[in-house]
Amino acid sequence: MKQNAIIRRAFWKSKFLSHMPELPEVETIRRGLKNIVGRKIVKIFRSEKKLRLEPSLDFQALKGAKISEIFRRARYLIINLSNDLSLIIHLGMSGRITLEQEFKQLKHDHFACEFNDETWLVFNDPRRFGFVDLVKTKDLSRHKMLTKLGPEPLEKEFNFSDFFKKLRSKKTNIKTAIMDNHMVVGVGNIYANESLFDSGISPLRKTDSLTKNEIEKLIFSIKKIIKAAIKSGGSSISDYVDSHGNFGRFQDDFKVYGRPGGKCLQCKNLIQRIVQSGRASFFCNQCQK
DNA sequence: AGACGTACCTGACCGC
DNA sequence: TGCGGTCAGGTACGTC
Repeated sequence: MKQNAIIRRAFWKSKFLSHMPELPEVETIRRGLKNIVGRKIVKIFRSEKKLRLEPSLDFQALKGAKISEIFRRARYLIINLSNDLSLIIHLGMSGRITLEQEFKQLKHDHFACEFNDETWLVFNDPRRFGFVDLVKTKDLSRHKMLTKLGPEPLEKEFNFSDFFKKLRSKKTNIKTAIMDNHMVVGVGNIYANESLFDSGISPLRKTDSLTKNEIEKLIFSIKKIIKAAIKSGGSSISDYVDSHGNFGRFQDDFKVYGRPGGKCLQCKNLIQRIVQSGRASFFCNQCQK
């Protein structure tokens, strides 16, 4: 139906557009895609535009394969198939995955596959920082994007003793450090800023200057913020598919991100904006020391 | 070897 | 109204 495409367009023009696909977003999509397990792929679409990675294997190998499992590692969505192949999808900066009743190609649709129940999975990415790769499942762990990843923020591998060791061996600032995938995965610019505010730590602090107490607080804040974001982003994709139009709403909870010159919600001091490693940092220099 | 800067890309927004 | 410039950021990679 044409209406589906119109809804899809309206969805992206909403303020949800400013919500980057960080870990909570990808987790939300994974949950929203759970019910495609068992469906069989019958048709494949690929645009001629280059994405960040060229697929390792020909997408035609997807034909006839059944979806057997979907999981997430960092910001990578991994779909295992019945024929020992795996799809790896990364949304980059602007990627979207939707389920459609019909595939009517929109601008920036770069990959799509039809299932045996005539529904479509569509990957749309205006800026093409994302990618869709197809590899043998046994080669997954050797995939160059997956080999050097640090711990998942919500798993027990992201803990005080390991994080403490990594921070002590670094010479950079804490903001840049927590955005580094080797330290912990899935903490992008938004959550890095919000986590530092929540833990009262200035983004300017050198990693080896943090006290044990501050490191404990920071770990707690990162877990807390990401959990909260997953909770409030949980409606975006599945509700969209049902055409209910509920969008992720974690952006309403930003305390410092994107609020330069605004008043700190705790002390009324003005929020600062600086640039670190080429990325904007937002913080309150009263509340964050 | 680690730290930093830059390229990739399009759309939104701003000032003239 | 349009047009050019700037900004947004995840990740790999080049450079020092």
